[in-house]
Amino acid sequence: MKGISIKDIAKQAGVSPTTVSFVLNGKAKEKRISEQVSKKILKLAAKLKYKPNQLARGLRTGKTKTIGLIVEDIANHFFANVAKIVEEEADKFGYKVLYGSTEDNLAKAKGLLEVLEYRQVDGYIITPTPNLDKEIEMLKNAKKPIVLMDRYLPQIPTNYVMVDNFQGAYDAAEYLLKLGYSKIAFVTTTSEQIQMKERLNGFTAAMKAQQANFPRKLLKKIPFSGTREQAVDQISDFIKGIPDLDAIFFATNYLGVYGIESIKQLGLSIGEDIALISFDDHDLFRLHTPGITCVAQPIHDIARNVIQVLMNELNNNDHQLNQVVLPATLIKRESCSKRVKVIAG
Amino acid sequence: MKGISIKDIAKQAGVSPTTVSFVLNGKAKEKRISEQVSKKILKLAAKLKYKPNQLARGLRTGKTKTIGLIVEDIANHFFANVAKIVEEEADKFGYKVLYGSTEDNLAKAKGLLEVLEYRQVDGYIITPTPNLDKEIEMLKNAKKPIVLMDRYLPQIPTNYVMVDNFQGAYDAAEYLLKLGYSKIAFVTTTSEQIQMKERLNGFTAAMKAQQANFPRKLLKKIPFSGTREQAVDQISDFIKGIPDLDAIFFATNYLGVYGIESIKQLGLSIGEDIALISFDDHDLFRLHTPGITCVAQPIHDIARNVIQVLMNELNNNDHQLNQVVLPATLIKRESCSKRVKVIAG
DNA sequence: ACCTACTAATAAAACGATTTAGCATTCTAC
DNA sequence: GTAGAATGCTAAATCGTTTTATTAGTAGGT
Repeated sequence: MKGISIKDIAKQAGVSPTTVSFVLNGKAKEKRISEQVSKKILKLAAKLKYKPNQLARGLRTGKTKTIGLIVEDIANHFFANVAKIVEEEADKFGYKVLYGSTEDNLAKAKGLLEVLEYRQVDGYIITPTPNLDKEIEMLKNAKKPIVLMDRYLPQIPTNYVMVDNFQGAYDAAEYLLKLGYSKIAFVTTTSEQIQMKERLNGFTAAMKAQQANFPRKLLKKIPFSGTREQAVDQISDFIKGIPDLDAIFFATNYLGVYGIESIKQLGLSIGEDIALISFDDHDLFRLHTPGITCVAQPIHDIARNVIQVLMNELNNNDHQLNQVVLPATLIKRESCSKRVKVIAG
Repeated sequence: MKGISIKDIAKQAGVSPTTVSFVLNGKAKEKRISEQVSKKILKLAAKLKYKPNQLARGLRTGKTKTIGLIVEDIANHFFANVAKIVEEEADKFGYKVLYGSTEDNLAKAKGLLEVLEYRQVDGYIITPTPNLDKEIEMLKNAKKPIVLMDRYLPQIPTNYVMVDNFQGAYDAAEYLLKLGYSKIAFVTTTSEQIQMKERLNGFTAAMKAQQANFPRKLLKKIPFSGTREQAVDQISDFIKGIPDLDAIFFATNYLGVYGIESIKQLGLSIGEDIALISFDDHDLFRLHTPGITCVAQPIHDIARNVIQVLMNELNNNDHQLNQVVLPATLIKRESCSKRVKVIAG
C-alpha cells in the first residue's frame, strides 16, 4: 500500500515531477507554468488524494514542521491544559507537537532533548529543569528556535513566556495580611528555580511592606522527588510544629493539593482553623468546600504567546528576544475569609 | 550547522558509507566486517556524536518510529494521565508520540487522522469519536497498526483496551442499592458510544437484579458540546425536577465534576441531602469533603496495555486481535454512606 | 591449473520530495 | 535576418540513510 507520489501525478499528467512540485508548492506563476498544465495537475492531485511525504520533504528542506514540547509533568493540570492549547495553536501553522515530561529531572530532560534533536524538530518549547543551562546554551548556539515556559534561566538570555510570579505571590500575601492574618507560612519546593524564587520574593516583599513578620521557621521546602504520601506527611508535620498558624500559602498547585490533604488528615478545617491560598487554579480549588483562594495563571494566554513567539522565531530572522510576562489573577474564595469575621464579630 | 552524517564517518575511517551503516546497525557479524574496521567505526561514531537522521532513515525504511495518539481531550485528568504513561512506555521502545484532541468531534478526528497519515506515523492509538467507523476501517484495510482506547466500534473488529464499564457501573449501582438508596438518577452524555451504553447497561442490570425501579425520567443525557455553565445548569434543573431524589450516578469524571458544582449551586449537601457516585477518580473526588465515591479506572494498566498491544502489532505479523478489558475498582468514600446510618439509627 | 567457497568490503539504487541550472521554442526589435 | 529576451518546461543533483548486487582477493580441494 504505497501512497501516491509526485511521480505518479507527473506520469498521469504527462509532465515532469519538477513541474508537479512547482505547481503544488504554489510556484506556478513564479516558474511560468501555463494555466492549462497547472490546472490539470491540481485536479489530478485532488483526485488521487495526493499527500506529500513529509519525510522526503523534510530530508530535502531540513524542516520537519514539528516542535518539541518539554514540560515538567504532562499529567499536571497546568501543563496538560497548556499542552492542549499548544497543540491547537501549532496546528493552525501546520506544526505537530512531540511531547515529554521531565519530572523536573535533569537526566530525563537531557534524554528528551537528545531524542528531539534526533527527530530534527524545528523548534523547542521547554520548561527547563535545574542545571539545564549547558544544553539550552548549545541549542541557542545551534540557532535553534527556543521558547522557555513557566520559568527561565537567568544566566542565559532566551525567549520566554511566564506568569508574573512576584506579583501573583505579592497580591496573595497582601490579601491575607489585609484580612487580618499574621502568622502565615509559605510552602514551596526545594528547587532553586527562578519561578519559585520569585514567588517567595513576592511573598516576602508583601510581608515586609506591611511590616509583618516572616521568620525562617514559617518557610517549608518540599522536594519534588518523593511520593505524594511523603510530601503530605511532611506538610502535616510542618503544620503541627507551628502553634497558632493562621494561614498557609502553597507555591504550586500540586503542593496546594497535598496541603489540603494534610490539613484534612490533621482534622483541621480550612477557612475556620487555618486559611489557605495556592498558586495555580484547579477544579479541586474551585469546587472544594470551602472554595480555595488561588493565584490563577492565564493558561490560554501563556500557551498562545508561547506559540506566537516560537512561530516568530521560526519564520523571521530578526533575532530579537521575546520575553513575555503575563499577569496572574487572585481568585478570592472562602478558604481565607474567616479572620475578617472574627475581627468584625 | 549540519550534523555529522554517515559519510563523514566513512571518510574519516577510510571506508565506504555502506560499511559504516552495517556496523552501526549491528550487522557487522552478519555482513562479515572485520573486528578491526568495526571497532574503528564505532569509536569514531561515538567521538563525533553521530546521530542518525531519522528522516533519511524513515524515508528509506518506511518506518518513522512515531505513533499517533488521538484522545478526546488531552487536558482531561484521565487522558492526560494516559498520555503520560503512553509517552513513557513508548519511549522504552524508541517511539515518540504525536497527540491531538478530538473534543469528541468527528471533523476534528478526521483532520487529526489525515495529519497523522501525512506524518507517516507507524501506528495509531485512538479514542474514536462517533461515526469514525469509515476512517478506522480504512486504516485497518491499509494494515496500519491500531489500538482503540476507552471505547471501541462494535461494527469493526479491532484491537482495543478499555475498562469493564458494565461491571464498574453495576458494582456502583449495587452498592448504592445495598446502602438503602432507591431513587437513583443516572447522568450520562448524549453520545451513543459503546462505553456509555455499557455503563448504562451495567447500571440498569444492577437495578433490575435488585428489583429496583428505574423509570425513564431518572435518566439524563448531557451533550458534550455546550459550555460548562450550560451543563451545570442542565444538571441543576434535572435535580430540581425530581422530588425525593436519593442518589445520582455520573457516568464520566467531567460530568461528576459538573454535578458537584450543580449540587453546590442548589445549596444541597452531598452525602446528607443526596448521595453521589462518579465514574473515574480525580483529585477533586479524593479530597472533596465529603469524599466522592467513584468507579476508578486502572489508568496505568490501560496505558501499558495499549502500548503492549500496539508494539505487538508493530513487530509481529500474527494478525490476532487483542481485546483487553480491565476491571474497574469501586472506591468507597463518604458521599454515599448516610442512608445506612439513617436506617440503622 | 582450475573450480568452488569464503572473506571483506563496496558501488549504486532507492526512498520522495525540492531546487538549480539549462534547453528548446517563440517572440520582439532593429 | 538575427541577436536577445521571454516562455514553458525538464534533467539531474541533492538530502542521509538502507540494502541489493557485485567485486576482488585468498584459500582449499582435486
